Amino acid sequence: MLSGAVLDVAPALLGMRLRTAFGGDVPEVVLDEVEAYAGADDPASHAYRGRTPRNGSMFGPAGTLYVYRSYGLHWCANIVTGPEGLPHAGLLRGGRPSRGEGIMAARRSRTTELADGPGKLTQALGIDGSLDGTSVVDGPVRLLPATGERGAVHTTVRIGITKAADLPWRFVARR
DNA sequence: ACGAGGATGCTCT
DNA sequence: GAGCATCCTCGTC
Repeated sequence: MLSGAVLDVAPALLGMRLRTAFGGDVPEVVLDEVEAYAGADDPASHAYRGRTPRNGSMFGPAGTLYVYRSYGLHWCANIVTGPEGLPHAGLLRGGRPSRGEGIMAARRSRTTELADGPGKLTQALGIDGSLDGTSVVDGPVRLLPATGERGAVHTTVRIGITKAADLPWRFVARR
């Protein structure tokens, strides 16, 4: 379910839940925006030019979390789609709060727009660089099956990149 | 509603 | 030393 071609797995993440559990708080979002990044085949990927100290976790097995710092301030999280050695991953760009809104609002210092962006999602869930390389199958950040119906999946170009900016590899299920 | 600009730090050339 | 897989605030219309 988690492993497979990144262009299949990335949209399949929509509707699934992402949950963290530290310090008694258990915030959770339903993923509604994901982008695909295809390693050496994708000029926009952090792994386009091979393995570096930063992107090493992308070479792990499917279900590995790749967390990096963005613009010096924010954290962004990806789920690796594998197989091991192939640095393909889905960037988690947004989710709808489904549990633990209180702690998310506290972390975000606001009550709306809690997780509708890649940096907002990690901030709301408390995901930072210390979780890079952990597993979403049995680690502190868990990917759980979808519960309800998922809306139609909309496909667009990816956001905020300059290279390979024409590829329609962004998937949204937001109403 | 929309756009401009600033904050901020790490990675790789 | 340039270039970011971003977010927020404040200005204008």
